[in-house]
Amino acid sequence: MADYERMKPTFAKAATLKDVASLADVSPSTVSRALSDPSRLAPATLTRVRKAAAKLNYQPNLMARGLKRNSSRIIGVLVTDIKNEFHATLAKVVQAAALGRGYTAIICSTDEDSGKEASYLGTLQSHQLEGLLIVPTEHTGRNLEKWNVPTVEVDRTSGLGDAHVVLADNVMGSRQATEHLIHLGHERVATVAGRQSVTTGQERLQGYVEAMREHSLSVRDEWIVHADDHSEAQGFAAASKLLNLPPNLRPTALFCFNNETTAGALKAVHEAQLRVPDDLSIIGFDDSRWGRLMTPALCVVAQPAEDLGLLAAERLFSLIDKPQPRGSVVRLPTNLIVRGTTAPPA
Amino acid sequence: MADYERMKPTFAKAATLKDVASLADVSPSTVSRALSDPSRLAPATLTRVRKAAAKLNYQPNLMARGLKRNSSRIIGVLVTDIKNEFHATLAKVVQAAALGRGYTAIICSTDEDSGKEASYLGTLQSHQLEGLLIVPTEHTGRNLEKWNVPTVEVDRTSGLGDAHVVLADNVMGSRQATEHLIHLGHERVATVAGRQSVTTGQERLQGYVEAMREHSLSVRDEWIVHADDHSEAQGFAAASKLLNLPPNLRPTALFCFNNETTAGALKAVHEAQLRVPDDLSIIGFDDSRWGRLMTPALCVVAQPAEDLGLLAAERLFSLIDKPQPRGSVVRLPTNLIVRGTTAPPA
DNA sequence: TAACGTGATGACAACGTTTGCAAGTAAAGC
DNA sequence: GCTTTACTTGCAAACGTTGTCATCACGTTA
Repeated sequence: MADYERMKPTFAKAATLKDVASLADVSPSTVSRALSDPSRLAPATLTRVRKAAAKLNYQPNLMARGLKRNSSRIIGVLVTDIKNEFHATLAKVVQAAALGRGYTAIICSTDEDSGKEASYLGTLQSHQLEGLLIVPTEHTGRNLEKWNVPTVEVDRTSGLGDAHVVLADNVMGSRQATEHLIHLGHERVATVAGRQSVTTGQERLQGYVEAMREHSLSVRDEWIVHADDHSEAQGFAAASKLLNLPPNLRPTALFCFNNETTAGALKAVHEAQLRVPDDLSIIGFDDSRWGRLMTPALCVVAQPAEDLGLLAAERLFSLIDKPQPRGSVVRLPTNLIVRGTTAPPA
Repeated sequence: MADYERMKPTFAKAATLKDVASLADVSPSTVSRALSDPSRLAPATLTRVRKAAAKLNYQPNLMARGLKRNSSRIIGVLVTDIKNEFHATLAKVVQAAALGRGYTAIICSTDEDSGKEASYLGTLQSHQLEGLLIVPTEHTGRNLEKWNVPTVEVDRTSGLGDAHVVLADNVMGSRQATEHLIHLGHERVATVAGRQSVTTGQERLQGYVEAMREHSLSVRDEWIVHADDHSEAQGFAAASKLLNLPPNLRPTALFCFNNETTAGALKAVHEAQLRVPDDLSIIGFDDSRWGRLMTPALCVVAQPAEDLGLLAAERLFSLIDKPQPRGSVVRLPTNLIVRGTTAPPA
């Protein structure tokens, strides 16, 4: 039994290559090779090294390796709000994909705040990130100018010409939603729209307007209420405003452009003691657990969140392997899920 | 105008200390000092260095710095599922707290899988993490044995003797819930309990039992149904079992020990065509959006998720600054939120 | 004027890896 | 038996920082 087999490891400090080397009685280079290219070692040496490494619970120091190899194996994931189920799903599948490829994702929530975004980008840059997956905010274009790192935009576009983006077909989605309401017989359909400086905001409003026009329904300004920070609070405010319109203008159906504002709108409806869908039909954007479980279950336009994340991650890693000067756009179809919150007007 | 002021930066490769140094015509050491201890520089030199750094958009290389200083400024955050609102909240407040202190959090979802947990711990160790914030799984104790890094456990305990833990007062929470039902007049109160190998499971069952005993109500085995994977599906199964008891044994009230099982139980009640709360009163654990939005709104025991995260982060950073050999326990009170799903028995 | 701080800066050696290069050994070919 | 070849290993120089130490040019004081 070799000496080291009796030593009790303390792990007070992480073991280094050198420790493993002296334990296995080889040079550090050999240990390094044992990890990166085992075939180059004599079998006997290899097992000796492996044993020593296991004994010491050796884990390579990624900072040292990264420094030498000039590659951090870190990607950044900037979503707007990890508490939003859609973004949590994105983050989760991306983290899983990253870890599967030997990368680690650093996940941050920008809260739609370009200043925070800029500061997080700085931090990520300091970590020498190799790739960035981002749900852009209003000024992402400006924020990204300073750095050049393979980037994939998800859910929205920053507007940068040569960007790689993975999106849902927002126009189609909101058309589906609006048309579903129209087919049910609604004529006074309102929408809670998002920030128009952000592509999801624009496109989802566009789909609504197109559908209304196509069915020769008037699109009244009163029926388009903006929730500029995309929050539940503003969804609440927007819906309250709509419910306070004079009876002849009051909408019988409402399309909310994201899940936060939908939640806010529902709250407003409850507080006004109105029933869904009897007094007001509601469709949201983005499927969610709470939407599925509430009563009646929420009718939504679902985005394929997992697929969006997966595709974006794939694209990002292929970009890291082989940078592409020209941008690309992938659009995934949305899916209207009819549940209990829509019905013909009273 | 100095030469470098005309140079167009390409950012093809991130600027290093050396680049800044040669641009500012000083030594790398001086640039380093400009960043870490500006007071030691002659004012003129300082501005020159700062200008050069800004020009090159210099960001310190954290891998190199970490290697030298032997501190990564990285903490690990292991939650069981980032898609769960409670865990997303934890992750978000912790990431914010970390970034505020110059640390970066790496967030992973273990999905209650001790194997995944072990593998993520290995990755984090490779990143030389300085602290770990974890929602333990069944075998976390075993997984943590191998490494020694300042650790704070949140929401549950691994059972490790000298652990630092930040918890909600689960016993109190389930007592509150059970007593609320008892005070309404219920005598046949059942519970959907969790995995008994996990502290939340144990404690929430304990509170129920204590409350029942204290009010001299019999605790029947039939009324304690376990949902070992804490899932919606098992909540459904558990509740179905309860509803199929003979009429004289059938509970008039139900306390579910978490989010997911509550959702499952509600589904079972709906399918059995029973009305809540008329035929069955229901209380859940953990507040959630869907609970707030469903009709009638769900009565719950709420945990202070943000405070738990904040406190845990604070404790972790103080542990990093000054390791404490002895463990500690912080328990935050829970909050019973009475809404529409409870009423006196029929 | 000599001795002595003091303040500003540079040289240099690390931190834990990786990797080209050289060197050593053993097996194969002549 | 001597050269060639293949295989295995070690040496040493980086990667971008930081911090210790030394150096140098000043004033200041005796």
